[in-house]
Amino acid sequence: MPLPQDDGPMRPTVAKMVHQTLDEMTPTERRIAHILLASYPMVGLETVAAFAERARTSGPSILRFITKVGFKSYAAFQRALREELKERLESPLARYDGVMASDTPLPDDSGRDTLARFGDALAANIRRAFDTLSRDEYEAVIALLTDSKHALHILGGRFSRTTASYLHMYLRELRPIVHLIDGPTSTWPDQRLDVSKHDTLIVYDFRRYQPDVIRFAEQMARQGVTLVLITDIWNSQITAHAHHVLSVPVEVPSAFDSGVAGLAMTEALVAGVVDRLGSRGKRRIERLEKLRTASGEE
Amino acid sequence: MPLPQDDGPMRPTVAKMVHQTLDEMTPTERRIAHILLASYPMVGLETVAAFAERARTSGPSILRFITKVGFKSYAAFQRALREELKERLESPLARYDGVMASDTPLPDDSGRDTLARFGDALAANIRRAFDTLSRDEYEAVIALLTDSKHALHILGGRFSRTTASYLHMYLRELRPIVHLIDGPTSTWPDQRLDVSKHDTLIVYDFRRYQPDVIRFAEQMARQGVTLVLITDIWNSQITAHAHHVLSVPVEVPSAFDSGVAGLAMTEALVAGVVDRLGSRGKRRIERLEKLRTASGEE
DNA sequence: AGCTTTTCGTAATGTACGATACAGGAAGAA
DNA sequence: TTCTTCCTGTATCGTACATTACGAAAAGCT
Repeated sequence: MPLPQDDGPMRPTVAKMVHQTLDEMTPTERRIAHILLASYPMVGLETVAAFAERARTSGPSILRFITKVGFKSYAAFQRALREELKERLESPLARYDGVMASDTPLPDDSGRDTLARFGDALAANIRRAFDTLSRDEYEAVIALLTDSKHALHILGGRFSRTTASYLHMYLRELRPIVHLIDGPTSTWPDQRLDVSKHDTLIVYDFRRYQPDVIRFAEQMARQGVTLVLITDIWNSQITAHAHHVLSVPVEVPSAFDSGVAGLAMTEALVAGVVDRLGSRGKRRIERLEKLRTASGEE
Repeated sequence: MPLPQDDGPMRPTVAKMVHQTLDEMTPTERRIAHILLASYPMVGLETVAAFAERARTSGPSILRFITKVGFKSYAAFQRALREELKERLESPLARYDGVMASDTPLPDDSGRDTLARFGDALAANIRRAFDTLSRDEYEAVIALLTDSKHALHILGGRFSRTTASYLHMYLRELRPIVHLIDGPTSTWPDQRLDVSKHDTLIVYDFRRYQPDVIRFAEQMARQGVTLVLITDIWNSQITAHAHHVLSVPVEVPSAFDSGVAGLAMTEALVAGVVDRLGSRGKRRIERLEKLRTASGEE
């Protein structure tokens, strides 16, 4: 069981290593370096042959280049590139200092405490959620949410109900006919009466997918309702019936799954709705404000 | 000179292809999918053997997975991933072209779409929340939460109630006597009867600090209750009476404040409680599981 | 020019890797 | 139970790949 290799404290980026070796290189090696840095680091992840072709040179020249830069093998070189890439994908701030040959060190997690790591995991989850989210899918869901002609129903499981409720409260501010399906399961059949076939149902279904939630969603789907599913990457069975799926990571160093990315996605949806509604939504909110202060509530 | 092969107009992302195939997959394949998506797309760039090991499975299973997703070979799969990655890396740098020659000192986000920026803001909020959190304060709150001798009460505002409810549900799994103060404000005085002076009250109070929440918290504090406040950095008036304050950033590029960091902090608390309780908490959860399956519920 | 040194590609080699065939075994049906 | 089907890992194979050896060509030096 190989532990994730620790390449010692703070190795320099490959780009930097290349820069430092640059003046003791032969002409073709210089060309290779240039090709690598220009498409950094993609070409380095391909095979030696492909790399060579792009640099209009031969395999051995690539290998000599690699060893001169300081790697024991081409495999080691690729491993280093992947490591780098991984960090860069996870921390948007350190995005390009590799190529810039800047000396800002990459964040090094090893010294941080569990709390900080927990935070990092959450941040990474959010990042990943938005990275893997298809923009088309997102836009399509926003379109459904802003369509005030048809009713909107929201359903959540035991824990995800809180997130469902969150979405419900915000959407209620922004548009008419938003309905949260809540209360004990036994009352759900009644609530089904209010759902017509042109409506949309947003379902939150996360690990420990609840049979009652699944059943309800499937029945709705059969009834012709448009189904939007927000789930973890394991994906509930509902995926099969859903018209749109937004999946988010839930894993954190903890006994329980995290709902943070799910909430993040939910807020992104709300933000998207606000955006799309424009002044129309704004006016609605203002009207609501007035009503609230008038009634002296809160 | 081989042209860069064009795989037709706008092929879907690998992630999406995986999602679409997900429901016709076997358990092992699902696990593979999960591993891939969780570290997206880094494991996919490694060798089949490395990928297999990370997914605790065998090489052939990886290959079956790859073909089921829709790739002719592992090489084709990797090529697709690289293409994707390339686009993702290039888009924020479009204006950045002559990287080395450019004199712009720092890369910024202006090239990315609003969704990505939104995600960045959320991730940054979480990081800041944990960076500025005092470890002592955190530990002290955990101590209060794990103290099962005294009752615990949880209170939230209009929106933060969902987070309060989230905390409530998890803590209920982990310890006895946890009580969520909910329902309309008018019923709160009644619920106050259940609160004794050695209890702890967790209050969520965010911008648009609600008078009723503030009033309730203050009364409790006068009654001798230990007060824990979770709030945004602007801090509610309750700060004055609180024994412990955990503040989190709420700002995002959107019309509304974000509750994500608040939820993150909440989950960190739950994780801390689990940690502190150790096997004791574990046993309690197992007992609960049994009860639940026994009663046939969900 | 002729000799030496450096540079670089061709060709050969060994191996690590992806691919495949197959069988043990679990899960489900009859 | 027994039979069937579907999973999934082990063992094997063939090949594409990184790597090495070698020699031709270029560059540098006297």
